[in-house]
Formats: sequence, structure tokens, C-alpha cells
Amino acid sequence: MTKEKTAISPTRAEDYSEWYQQVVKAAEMAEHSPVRGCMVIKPWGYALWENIQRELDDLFKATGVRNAYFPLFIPLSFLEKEAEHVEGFAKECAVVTHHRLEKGPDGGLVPAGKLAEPLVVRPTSETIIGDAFSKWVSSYRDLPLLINQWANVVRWEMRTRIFLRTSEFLWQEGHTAHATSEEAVERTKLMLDIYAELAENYLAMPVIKGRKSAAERFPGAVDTLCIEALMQDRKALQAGTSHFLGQNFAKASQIRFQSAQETEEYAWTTSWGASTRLIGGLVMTHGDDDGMVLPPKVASAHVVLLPIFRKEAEKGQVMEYTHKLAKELRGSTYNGRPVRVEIDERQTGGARNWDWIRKGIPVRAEIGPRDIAEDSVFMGRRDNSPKEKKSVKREAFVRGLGQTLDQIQDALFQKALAYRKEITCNIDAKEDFYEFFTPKNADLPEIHGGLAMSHWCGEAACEAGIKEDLTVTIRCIPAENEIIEGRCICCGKESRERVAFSKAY
RNA sequence: CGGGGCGUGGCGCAGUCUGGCAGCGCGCCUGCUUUGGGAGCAGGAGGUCGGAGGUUCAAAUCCUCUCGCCCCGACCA
Repeated sequence: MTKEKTAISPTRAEDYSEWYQQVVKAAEMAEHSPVRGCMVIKPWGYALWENIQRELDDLFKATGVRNAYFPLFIPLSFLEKEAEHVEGFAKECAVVTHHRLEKGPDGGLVPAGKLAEPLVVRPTSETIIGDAFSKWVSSYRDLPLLINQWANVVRWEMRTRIFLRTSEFLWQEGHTAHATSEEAVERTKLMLDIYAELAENYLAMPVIKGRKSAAERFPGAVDTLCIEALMQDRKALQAGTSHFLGQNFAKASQIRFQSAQETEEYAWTTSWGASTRLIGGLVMTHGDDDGMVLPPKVASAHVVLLPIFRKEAEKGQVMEYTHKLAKELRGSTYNGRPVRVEIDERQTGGARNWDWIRKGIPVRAEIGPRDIAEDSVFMGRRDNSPKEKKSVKREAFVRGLGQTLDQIQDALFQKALAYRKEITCNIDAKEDFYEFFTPKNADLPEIHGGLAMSHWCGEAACEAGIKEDLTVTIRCIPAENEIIEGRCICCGKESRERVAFSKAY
């Protein structure tokens, strides 16, 4: 039996982690930098982030959120204001202690000019934004205050993975202040809905909306909501979070306002974020053994035109036809944005085609003299086999492109959804639960497990025990959960709902 | 931060055990051939072998230190 040749080696089944690295590299999305744990995001990958940014930004603004920018550096004393918060982040903070370099005895540069107060490179900005909010809010008429910032943050991670967990990453962090608890809770849910909308309708990534258990909650939050997506190795990825912070940070930062009843109150705040981690999620949701697969709505480019000519005499005609087609496509729109078109003039035969398959572009269109004679293009779709290509009349190609892209978008979502269903199951017996999450081959674990919907009594000890035994955690308590009597998967005590258990990134 | 693995041209790797001219495949450049496809032939460019120090007549290879990446834990978006 000969193995089908794949563009990426190893395949997902052979070595998922290595496959992931190879796809990121082969699709030219990002590479490692000389700085430990930090990546260089390359144009093909950064375009994804730009598209995510644009989409999220529109969704935020439609709910009244405005953008602002706060400092990269946070005074150490600010971080100390909220006890749980500082405890949660202290271990992964990068700290700036000096502000000047001087020539040292060996000729190298050494830090000089020690700072009076060390500055923490923001791991998140609740405290410094809280400080600003305390000045901006004095009356209930100043509320709600709805602010977002697009920024980089630094968390000094023990173990990094490109896009999924890097020391520095890009994200947005929204911060809001409200007059009432109810309104803040409402905002927390609204932003989670926006993340779910982005994930499902834009990234074609099915997600489960839910609430974190106390153990998984954001440090300092009263409640953490999240969307969880399932990757092709059956592990869950937290793809967005929205926190209800109660009055914890308002008290820490003195965000107070005078109410309509002339009483002084602490504001109720929220924060919510999504990061470049989503790009890693795209790779692991849609990528296949031939490389990246990009959902059209977020794709760095929608179509690549591949002109084919052999003799110089043909070149002029083919290139003219190609550029004219590109111009026409770029003048049309998809999902409210101009169609993004690449032209690859390299004459490397089939290898060129495979480059674009690896990069995951949704549509490839080959244009040679024979096509031009028939006023057609030879089209291939990334959601089909690489060999499956067909001749399409130029006019039909242009007119039908939007529909084609919609079909691909939908096909990717449906495929991901079907996979999630396949690896999700209700498990009620502890023995079955342990078997579900235990690989058959302990030395070289195969892809196993999935999402187990199982009963949990609510005790932290049960949650911790399962994490200890299986490295399985409660990803979330689903938002739209049925009340069903059952027995805790760990201790057997009474439980009224199932929660989502899985291994996670 | 503990345990393990790996750093050799853009990518994938051999060479390291046993020290002796830095190699192979793919990609890249040039030419010819081919011509609806992951092309063939010929020629060519590109690497202070992750870095520093040491042993030696001689180090990719041996020793010490160090940096980075990957995997498994602990921690986390």
C-alpha cells in the first residue's frame, strides 16, 4: 500500500504537534524570533489578524464601544491593588527596572539608572485602565463607560507554542464600567456573544459558550465566561473570554460615582479579550495534511490567479488577461470587503500550485492560452481534493465567486461542527470517563479523548482530582445547560447538570 | 522551573560513536529541453556546523559553560 503524498509531513495522525509547527512554517504565517518565546508574525499570518481586528472592531463599535490606548508599562504598585489579581499574574510578569544603558567594564552595555519604582510590562491592563476610569467617572451620567484597546501584552510563559502561547502576544482588551451589577453582567454576556459570532460566522469555528469553574476563573473576577473550541487533536482551546469583575477592581482603583439618588457607589466593571491565539485555533480547526485551510471570510487572500505560459509570445496575452481579471475581481466585494486577489507569475509548474494549497487560499484559478481561447479559468477549491479542478467560464467564475466562497465558508463550518459532534459524548460512569481520556499507547499517545459531558457536583476537590489523574479540566459549564439529575463523575454525589470536560491548550 | 530529545545553507536531513578538505535531497540562480502541471539534463550561488571557552598538529565531531527549539510534567489566553 503506497501512502498518498501529502504536502505536510508528518501528518496530523502521525505527530499532531509537529504537524502544527510545520503548517505554520509552510504557510508562512509566523516564525520564531531571536527572543525566547516571541514570534515574528509574517504577512500571510498578520493579514489574518488584521481581518479579525477589523471584524471584531466593527462588532464592538456597533455596541457603543470606543477605542483608546493605555501605557505598556504599569507601575508595580498598581498591580498590587487587587490581591487575587497580583497573585494570578505575579509569576509571569516581565519587569523593567532600569532606564538607561552605559558602557560596562568589558565594553558591553549594562543597565544603569535604576527606576524608583519598577514598571511591569502589562500582562493585562485592568489596573492601569481602572486608574484612568477612576478619573473619568464621577456621576452615573458618565456610565456606562465602554472602552477597548488593541495592544500587545507580555506573559512570561514557562512553555511556549507559536500563536497558542507566546510570551508576547497581540490582543484586544475591552474594559467597561457600569452603574449596576445587572448591566455589567449583561455586557459580559453581550461580549461573549460577539466572540461566539466571530468564531462561528467568521472563523467557521464552532464554539461552546459557558462559564468557568472557580478554579479556571480569571484572577480577580467574580465570573468568567468563555467560548471553547475543539481542535482536531480533540483538545479544547479557549478562544475568547469575558469577565464580570463585580466591584473588585472598582474598589481597587477607586472607580466611584454619584448615583441618581445622590449616594456614592462603586462601579461594576467587566473586561473581555481575544488574541492572536485565534490564529492557532484556525490552523488546528481547519488545517489538513496538505497545510493551512483558510475560511474565506478571514482569509489573507481569497483567490490566487496562476498564469500559465511557455513561450514569450503567449506571455503577453496571458498576463493581460490575468491582470484584467484581477482588476475586475478586486473591484467586486465579498462579505462587504473588496475581494482579495493574488497573482503568482512564477513558472514552476505544479509546485507553484502546491505552495498556495499549503497557504490555504480558498480558490485557485489557473489561466493558460487554452483557457483564454475558451474564455474560461481552471478552478480549484481548497475544500476539495488538490486534483479536483474544473474549467469555469470566466463570466460565471467572476459572478459566482461570492457564492463559491460562501460554500467553502459553510463547508468548513459544517465539517468542524460534524467533527465536534463526533468527539463529544455524554459519559456517566467514572470508569468510562477514565478510559475515554486514557490513550491506548502510553509511550506514544495517539489522538484520543474529546469532549466529555459529565456530571459534576460543584466541588473543587473533584475537579482537582480529575485534573491530577488525567490532565483533564472543566472547560466550561455550558450556558444553555439543561437541568438533569445525575451523579458526579468523580465522587458520585448528586449533580443537576453536565459540564464540559476535556484536555486543553 | 524539573525530566527527556534536538540545533549542520531557505526547508528536510546525513556526517558526531571512532577528530583529518562540510555533504545529500528539495528549493534558489543560469542555460537547454519539456509544455495544462508537485518536470528532465547541465552548470552555479549559498553554511565561521546555535554561541563562548577549552583539549589537540588538527574539532561539526571530544570536554566545560551558555542560548534556543520540541516533547512530558507543574503554570497559563
